[in-house]
Amino acid sequence: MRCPSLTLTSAELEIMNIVWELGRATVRDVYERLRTRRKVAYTSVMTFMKILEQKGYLKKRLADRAYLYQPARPRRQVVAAMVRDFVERVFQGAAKPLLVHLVEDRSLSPEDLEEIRGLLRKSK
Amino acid sequence: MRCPSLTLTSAELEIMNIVWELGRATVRDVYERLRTRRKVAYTSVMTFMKILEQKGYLKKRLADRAYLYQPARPRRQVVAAMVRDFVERVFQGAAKPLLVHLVEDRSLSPEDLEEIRGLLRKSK
DNA sequence: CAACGCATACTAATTTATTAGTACTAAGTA
DNA sequence: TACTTAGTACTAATAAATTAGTATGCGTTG
Repeated sequence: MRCPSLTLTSAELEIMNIVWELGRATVRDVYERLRTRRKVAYTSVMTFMKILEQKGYLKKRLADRAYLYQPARPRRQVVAAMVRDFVERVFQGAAKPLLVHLVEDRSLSPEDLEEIRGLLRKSK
Repeated sequence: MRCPSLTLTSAELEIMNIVWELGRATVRDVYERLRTRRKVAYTSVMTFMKILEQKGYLKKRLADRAYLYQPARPRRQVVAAMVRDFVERVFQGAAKPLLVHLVEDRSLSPEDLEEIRGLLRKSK
């Protein structure tokens, strides 16, 4: 039995990312997508999607013969929560060090940086 | 038996944060710190610190009667890896959306933002 | 209509993470 | 020296995450 954390685990997120991308998807759709990346059983995907439904991340409805799943919350919102969580765990709640990190870590292209500058000007 | 992931789990990170802060610490030091925040057994802390040593995050040496633990890698480096990992999992490797997120999410004070602007100017 | 394919429900194995107990040792102390 | 204290090693219980098997039902098709 699962006494789940409500937050997304890695494996769950992997699946949510696919569903968000597809908009809506059957277990098979997700399974096939996932399969291109790694070995996994159809029923495993099913299990995860059921859990995600229980956790309130997916909604399902019967369409034709199989369930069609849809995100129950926008990606944006869920990701926001994950970022907050991460910042809390890793930086003890201070977002700034993370940002500094990203800026200094040359994980960003010059174009990216330019765009961020624009955003910063606006968010005055 | 543990077949560990080499990356830090939440509980492990919690402890590493303390050790990084203290510079070096015995199990007791960490235990007492942790204890101010939540209930935990001394031996649990010990277990984690041993795991962290096995994973290569801590070094120990015998000092006086107890082991004195020290970070084996700088916080900076480890955090960098965690950020990369997070970006990979959540944003499929694209750092920009995360940054956008942080900027837009008003998790930053005006002073923070100003400082970031400065950084961005430099990292031309 | 029988066989097959595809779907789900239910169950369960395995691994990893988290937490802690117990036994034992050595140092200090009455 | 017997007792307490602080430490470790070894072991183990519990929880959560990950992965998958089996039974079963229902359309579709030969």
